[in-house]
Amino acid sequence: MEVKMTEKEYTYKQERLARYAKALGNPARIAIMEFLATQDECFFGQLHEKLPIAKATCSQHLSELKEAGLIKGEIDGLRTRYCIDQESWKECKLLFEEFIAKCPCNSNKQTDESNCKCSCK
Amino acid sequence: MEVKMTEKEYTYKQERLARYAKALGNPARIAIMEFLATQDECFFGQLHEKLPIAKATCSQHLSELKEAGLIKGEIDGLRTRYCIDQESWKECKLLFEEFIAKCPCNSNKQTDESNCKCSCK
DNA sequence: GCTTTTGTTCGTATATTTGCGAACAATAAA
DNA sequence: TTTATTGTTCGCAAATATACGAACAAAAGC
Repeated sequence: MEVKMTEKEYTYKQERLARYAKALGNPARIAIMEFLATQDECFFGQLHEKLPIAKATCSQHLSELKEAGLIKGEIDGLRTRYCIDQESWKECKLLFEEFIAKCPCNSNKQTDESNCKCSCK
Repeated sequence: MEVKMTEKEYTYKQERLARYAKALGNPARIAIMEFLATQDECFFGQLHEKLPIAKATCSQHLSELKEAGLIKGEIDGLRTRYCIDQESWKECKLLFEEFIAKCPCNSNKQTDESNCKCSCK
């Protein structure tokens, strides 16, 4: 008989958001996402041109983004075309927006911190 | 004489955003942030109670969030009070919002992908 | 003073990440 | 058919991340 020792676990959304955040947790991968977002078409070579890293490393970062679901790649002749994965990107954005909205400290009037529940000085 | 081999570098914002994303790239740290966002006061013990990890690990995650600037901690008698760091959190939100806005694929009408420049199928 | 409570730090183990050059496979071009 | 181009994979090294129990320090309570 198995007894569950604890109910403390992460929610699906927490796991998911953390996964996306992790995938974005490197400047090269941020740069890749930003570049992809501004391009009609994007081949590996163009991407690599923009980044201060070796081909192998670039390819690896692309793999990680792909594994996280944020981008897709397809081979086109000699080259590989990359693009943002719409479905996942939509989910990612949603999760981040929800997360951001959860924090009550949204005041952008800098002098008014009355919304903030935080009691630290 | 030093010669700069390449101008390809990451922008300050890319580095910054990646740093925040990395800090959020773990479900425990997401859970911590979410919990802090809903509490008036939050002591280590309460936080640890909610998480399926050992005290030492919890403390470590808190340190990482602190190092990334996302939270603050202050000792209060026997306990340690934690809270979200307003300034950094504000920057973090802004960077994420900017990043999200950069992607042209914002259509939430699912049938209309006309905004999307992506050419992958 | 001794004991308890609270949380951090230390030491350790294991896994993952980051990076590179070299080797490779697949396609296109000559 | 040989050669060049394009990008991935392999093998490796070094650094970071994740996790835990045990030891520890500081404050509070007895």
